[in-house]
Amino acid sequence: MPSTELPQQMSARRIDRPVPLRERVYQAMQELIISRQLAPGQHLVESELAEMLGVSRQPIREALQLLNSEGWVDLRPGYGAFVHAPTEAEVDQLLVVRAALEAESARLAALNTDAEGVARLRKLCAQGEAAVASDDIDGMVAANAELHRCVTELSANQVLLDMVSQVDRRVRWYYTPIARHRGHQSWQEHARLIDAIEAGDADAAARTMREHTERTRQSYLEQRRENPEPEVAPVQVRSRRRRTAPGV
Amino acid sequence: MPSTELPQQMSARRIDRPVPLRERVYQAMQELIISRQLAPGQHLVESELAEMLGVSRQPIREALQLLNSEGWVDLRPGYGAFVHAPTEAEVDQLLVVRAALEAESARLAALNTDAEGVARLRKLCAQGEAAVASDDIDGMVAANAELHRCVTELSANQVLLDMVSQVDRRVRWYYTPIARHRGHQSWQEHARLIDAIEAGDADAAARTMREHTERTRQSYLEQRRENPEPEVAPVQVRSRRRRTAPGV
DNA sequence: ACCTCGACTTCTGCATACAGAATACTGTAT
DNA sequence: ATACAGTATTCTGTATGCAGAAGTCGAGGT
Repeated sequence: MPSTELPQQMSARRIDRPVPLRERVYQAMQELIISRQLAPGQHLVESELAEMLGVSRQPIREALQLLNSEGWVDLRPGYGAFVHAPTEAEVDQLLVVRAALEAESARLAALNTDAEGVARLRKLCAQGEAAVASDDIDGMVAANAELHRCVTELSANQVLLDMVSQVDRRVRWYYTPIARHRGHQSWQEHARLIDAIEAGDADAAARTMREHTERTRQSYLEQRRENPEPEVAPVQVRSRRRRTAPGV
Repeated sequence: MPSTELPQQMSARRIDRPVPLRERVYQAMQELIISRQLAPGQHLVESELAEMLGVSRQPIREALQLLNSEGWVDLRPGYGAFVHAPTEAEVDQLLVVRAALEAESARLAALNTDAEGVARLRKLCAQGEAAVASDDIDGMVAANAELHRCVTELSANQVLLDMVSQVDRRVRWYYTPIARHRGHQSWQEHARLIDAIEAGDADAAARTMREHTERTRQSYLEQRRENPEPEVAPVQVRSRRRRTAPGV
């Protein structure tokens, strides 16, 4: 019996990975922020969060460090953590950055084009069209996110993928509340993008993606003008709010 | 006497800002990593670092969180922190991302062109040329970094600036040990870039910057082929190394 | 009524403590 | 000698403790 041989089903990947509390806290808090249950600007008191999530302050603090470095919360030394409140200018800047990164993704995807990937893209595109046809907003948003992610995956650039994922999550945080989609037109653009990727035409792919994200940005700006501040009732973490944010 | 009026010299900015230990630890460790005193792959033992820097494990852990999220160290749950060891592929991917971000910076800078900024660029360009003429490597590197930073500042996009700064620091970490510069040619490209920005020609600026960073990338790849692994003697943090990195 | 001052409370930042996992060490059998 | 097993040690993850800063509240003076 070959004892040092790796067992047959090595493919079963690390199932017993100990998921640290800080990670779960991080996830939980990010969701609370994205869903607006923790409102922008709100002061996050460590002990309250700890009590709420049933852990000590230590994992809370570590999660806050992460959330801070990714732009979800602001850490003001001596004053604590506050849910980041993006300014209009910042949102716009982020959308510009996203446009650039997504355009690069498209460019690389076109250079790395492969049949299997294109097939996945087409399938997602069809799903999106179907969602539009049946007026399924959630389906549209999901298909859109997946399609964009798929393009970035096809770029075969892990660094880019990580960065785009992060940026996209933030964009969706800003953008979601008014995310009634542009519908059919958007998916036509996607189709053209996929054509360019399939043809291996890097410049066309990059240009198409840039125009696409640029239109999304314009659509955001318009909707923002009509519907300035969506606002959702935040959860009161424990009691009344104390401690005001210090002058910035 | 107008008591509630802000005092005359309000411009004296927050001098008493309490710089948290974690920030200083973060800085210190980043420098140790960049200077290769902490070698890629090395296991970072919290208690050793704590002793070395004269603080408790808490600020160390918080700094490690930050360093992890920015790609300087890898945190393996249950195994601790290890200095990130970039693969060749990853370096290349990062250079690609940098090229895209810098090109976008140039594009925006051209759109926002202003005389004062262009003057600053020209001055830095002259400094770079002077450094080349006098064979001053450090001067060249410094002028180069400052010029690129200045371009990104001119883009008037804070989000982009933050992201590029981070990426650039990492690129420099990977790149520095073999950073004999391309000399005169590089600064000619800079000059053409500035011309494009001054003229407000966004496409030309983006294209020039992309070609420039692309050449830098090629130069990196070449040098890497000649001089595969530079290696610097790492500091032993306390005693002999223990704990091997777990299988990835 | 409003402002000011001072005691009290809350919160952050840092240090320390403790349990369990992971690693290294040591002795024994083959 | 090598392989193995069991023990000792180290290290991480989490919780708790503590000092000082920041914020709150109320009494007294104007």
